[in-house]
Amino acid sequence: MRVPYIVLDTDHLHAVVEYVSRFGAFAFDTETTPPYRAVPALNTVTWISLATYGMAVVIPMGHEKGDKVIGSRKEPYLTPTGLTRHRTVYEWEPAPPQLRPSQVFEALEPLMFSDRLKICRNAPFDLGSIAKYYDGRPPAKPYFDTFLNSVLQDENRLNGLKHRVKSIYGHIYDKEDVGKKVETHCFSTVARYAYLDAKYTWLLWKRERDACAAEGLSGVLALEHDVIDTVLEMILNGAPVDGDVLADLGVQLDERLVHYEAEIYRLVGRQFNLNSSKQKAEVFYTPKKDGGLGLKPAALTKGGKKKWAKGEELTVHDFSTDADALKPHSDHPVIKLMLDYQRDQKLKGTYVTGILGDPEQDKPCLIVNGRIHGSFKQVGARTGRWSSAEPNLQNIPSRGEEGKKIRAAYRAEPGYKLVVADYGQIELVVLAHFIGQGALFDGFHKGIDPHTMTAALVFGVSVEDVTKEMRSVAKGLNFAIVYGAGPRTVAEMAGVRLDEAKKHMATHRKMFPEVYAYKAYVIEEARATPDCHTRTILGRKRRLPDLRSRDEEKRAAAERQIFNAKIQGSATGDLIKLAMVRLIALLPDEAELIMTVHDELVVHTPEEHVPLVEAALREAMLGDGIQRLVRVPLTSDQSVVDRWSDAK
DNA sequence: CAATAGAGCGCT
DNA sequence: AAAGCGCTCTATTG
Repeated sequence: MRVPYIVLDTDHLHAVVEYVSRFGAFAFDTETTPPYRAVPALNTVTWISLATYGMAVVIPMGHEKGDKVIGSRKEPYLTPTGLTRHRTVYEWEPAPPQLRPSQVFEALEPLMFSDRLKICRNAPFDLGSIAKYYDGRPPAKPYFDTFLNSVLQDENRLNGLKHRVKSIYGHIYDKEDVGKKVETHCFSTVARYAYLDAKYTWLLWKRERDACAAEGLSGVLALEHDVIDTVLEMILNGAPVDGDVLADLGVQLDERLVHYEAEIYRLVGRQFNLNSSKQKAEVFYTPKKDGGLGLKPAALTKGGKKKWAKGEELTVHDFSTDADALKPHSDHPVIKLMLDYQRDQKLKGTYVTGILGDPEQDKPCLIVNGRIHGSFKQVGARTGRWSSAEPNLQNIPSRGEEGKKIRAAYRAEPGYKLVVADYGQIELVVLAHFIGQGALFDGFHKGIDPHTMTAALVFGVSVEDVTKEMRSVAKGLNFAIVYGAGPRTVAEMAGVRLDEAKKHMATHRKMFPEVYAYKAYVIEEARATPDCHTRTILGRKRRLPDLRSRDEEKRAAAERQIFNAKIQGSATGDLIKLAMVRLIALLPDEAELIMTVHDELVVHTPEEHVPLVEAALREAMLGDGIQRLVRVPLTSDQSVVDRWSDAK
């Protein structure tokens, strides 16, 4: 039977293209298969669906599984425990003959490279995935991303297509998560699913395209749409990594881990799982007379705190074994070894095995052709910050001897350099900008480091007489402002006693009254709006209904969050994104933007273009078009390095 | 057996 | 009473 919405031949395909080309906008969606299904640079597109006024179709291009089972057999397999079991394997009829990707993408080229509006949900994924069929060129602008549009309207809800469709139309159309593994589902199921994805993307565009404008969010939406180009740059380029460096480090870490493990077992007198916080707590906190080390617990776990608040009985398992809790006992030989073990285990598991993969654990290697194609999510954080995953390139170690060795594996290819640029104190700059006066503001205008400035006022000395210790306290105090930290955190950070921290915080409040007044103002202003929101420098909204919670703890948390969101969202949400959009326009073709780490940008470039790239970064990050938004001078640090670890 | 929660930890 | 993330490992739950 011919299903009119499934395109299986060239006549139908050309009729579809002809129809779509009558209009100025269309939606499309892709379904992809392994290897690297979730990586646009590497995956294979096996379905593309299109929707426009009065029409939606789906085009399969190599889906194998048909609709009917035509046989079955029993197949033996080994369980992880080494037992042989049998499972039933079904044989499916083949799917109907389909068009080849080359035919489909050739026919779609006039649409994809026209000035028609391309509407997607998660545009970077779809645009990036089909770029490989056009010599690496993503479809041409303009784009509209209904996911960005949804998130900007409400960052607190679930914004996946399924969730929005269910909430708006009451239609639940994907109970099985078909898109997660299309090749395992039968032909008709995927056809229907892919068709509905495009159709609903189209309908949501029609329904909600103007919703952002109604909330004063057009500017941010336009910025986020421009940012799509920068996402495509990063995810398609990938970050160059030397897998051999990681492999060597892995061997070294393994040797040490084996040593720590043996020593700990010997000293404790028995074996236990060193990765289990439950077992560690038993060993460390059980009294000596009962066979434990009898250490005095320093802190509770999150769950332990809850139990304590409810007045429930605590067990050893409610006491934390994290590094902070163990530190006071670091003179104990077992704890000393344990801290080393925990550190190296983290590095090995997350940053060596996690990247190189492990066939035994069925983990893939993330380095392909010398590059890691992570996924960057432009609205990954509710503040508007970027997030990064698979792998997370924003938490590659930077401190410590071993950590630096890991970061050293991220390096320029031969004949190339990394140009690394980061904003100086961007969050405090933004804070001073918003306040528009006071010591911090004046200090920035005089080119004085904000922590030094704070120290001078809090300790009553001149800027020249600020010591390292004073600056460290001041750093903690500034940290406390932006994050809403309390005296305990400040004391911990600055390495001073609790009463001293309290005293310094009181002095800070006296010397920087405008900071506290501003903070209170932001919170009250937000609380007075119907949806309890504040706005960032470019107008992005952060809504925190808990500002009106009767629960004091929740309310206080919301107050910290909303103030932090205004600062964090402006600095590492809005400004870095604007700088990235500006940068893309200025970079020479041969240079590649490969990463952003909140206030830092990393560009990979042929050596001969280094001066050009440095100038482009300066102009993008500090030039008039961005500086005029901020009443405080912006600054940046730039390094030209071979290895990422060498950037200052 | 797979999915989820909790602890813990890497980064800005 | 420390903001925002994502990943790994264990232990528990369905």
